[in-house]
Amino acid sequence: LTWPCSTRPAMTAFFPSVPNWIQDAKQEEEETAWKLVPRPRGEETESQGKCQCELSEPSFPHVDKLRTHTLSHSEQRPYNCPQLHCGKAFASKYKLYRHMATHSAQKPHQCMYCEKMFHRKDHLRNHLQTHDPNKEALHCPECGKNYNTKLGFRRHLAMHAAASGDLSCKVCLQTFESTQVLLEHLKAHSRRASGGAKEKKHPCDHCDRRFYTRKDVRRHLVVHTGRKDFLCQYCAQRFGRKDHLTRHMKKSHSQELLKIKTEPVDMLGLLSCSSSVAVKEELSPVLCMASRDMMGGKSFPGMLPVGMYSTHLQTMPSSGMPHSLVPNSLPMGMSYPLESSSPISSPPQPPPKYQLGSTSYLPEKLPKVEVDSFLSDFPGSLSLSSGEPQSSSPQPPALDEALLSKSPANLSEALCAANMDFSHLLGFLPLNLPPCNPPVSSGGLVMGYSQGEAQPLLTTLQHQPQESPGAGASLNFGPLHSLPPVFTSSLSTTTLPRFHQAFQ
DNA sequence: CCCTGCTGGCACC
DNA sequence: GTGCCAGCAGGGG
Repeated sequence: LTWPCSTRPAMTAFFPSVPNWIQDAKQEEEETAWKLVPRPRGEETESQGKCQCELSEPSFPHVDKLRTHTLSHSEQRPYNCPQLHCGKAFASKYKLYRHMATHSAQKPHQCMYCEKMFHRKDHLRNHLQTHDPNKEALHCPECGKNYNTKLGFRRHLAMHAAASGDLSCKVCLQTFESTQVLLEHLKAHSRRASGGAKEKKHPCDHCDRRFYTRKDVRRHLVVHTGRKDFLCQYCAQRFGRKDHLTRHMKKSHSQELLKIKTEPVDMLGLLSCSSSVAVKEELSPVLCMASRDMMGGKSFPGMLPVGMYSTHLQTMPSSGMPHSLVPNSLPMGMSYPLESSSPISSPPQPPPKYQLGSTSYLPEKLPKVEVDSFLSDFPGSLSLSSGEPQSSSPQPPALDEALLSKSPANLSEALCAANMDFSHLLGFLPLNLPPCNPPVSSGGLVMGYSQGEAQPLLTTLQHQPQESPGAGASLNFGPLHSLPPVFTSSLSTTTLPRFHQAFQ
């Protein structure tokens, strides 16, 4: 093996001008024709010879390899990643280069069976196994059971060994005093939890429950935070977890999904992410851009991070002039996968039924709780003040004023200027209104800025003070179950999209 | 190549 | 809501 082809292009893509020290290292690598495998003995030069490590047994055919090996005995990691805020360091140049590829979006190794791409050839090789219909099932000769993973297979064999009286664990080689104890021990191996022991040693900070893994704790956390970041755009149900939304979509909206699936290919492109909404603060537009990849190329139709609002802009019928909210008004450095050059040229789009921001459904005023619940999660806690004083620190008037006078597009720019990701909020704003008719200045939506700590959503949802909307005052829709008369009366439930019925 | 942490999907309660 | 699993991705040797 010579230089891994996966690393170099990725590195140069990421570092257009490679730092000098890296250039030097590269050159050095090239000059020494650095190999990952030992050369045939006859080809060894005097500089390689047999290099013996003073601390351990192995000898090395090449002085470079000895150097790398020696570093493994120390904590020395002289090869630092130059990527800002990365701070990782490695004992070998190869490891550094390999690591640096992870900073690059370029993945040179593409799967021939699907669109997935990988930084590394070995990862592609692993991935290819998932396409193999005759996937080498690890077959237990003793009981005939098949296993997909080596680890699972090894664990299984260990159980057989233990059952047959062997008192040593075939997984970790530990020896036990009895088969009983060994079998108990093997149960611990049957879990891949960190630490390996089958015990719930990860406590929840908010209750007495304990979980096997930290992941389980994190996943459990939504029970306490009440965050339901995954919205179904067909019925506005909210879920705390993506898999619950997926389950819901499959169960309740299979028809809609079918429609999407049977659309022409370009349609699929436009709706590749689909028609429901994940409101996650972690979901920056950048992530959204990469979402297809993140989801393993299996983006579920019906799940759309709100940041993808450009897609909505293309698909929604526009009652006015095309809004000025275009990718160049998006947060710095963000670009969206606009797959159609012109929104107008888009073919008529069927689903999703309830496009966020569509003027055909949106009430003049936004339900406060909805927007507020999103805003409350932002750093800086930008929230709808609705005219009532916030319990937290007063809003900086300047920003408030500025926001009040903004059209939605300008508003988005202002928000972006504040270096915040409001893509999910913007998905709810009537952004396709003509710029000359900014809804936010009508007194309905008042953007306030609170410097206080972000309020947990649970608090926002449960303790939102109920206020009747006074004349000229901003609307406060309160909790989800209440809706001001103007909303319920002007829109009958038959015409009210289910999205908004959810607020009732 | 291997190990391991993480993520997401699914089955089950 | 949780347990379990497959697959992905980063790092070690």
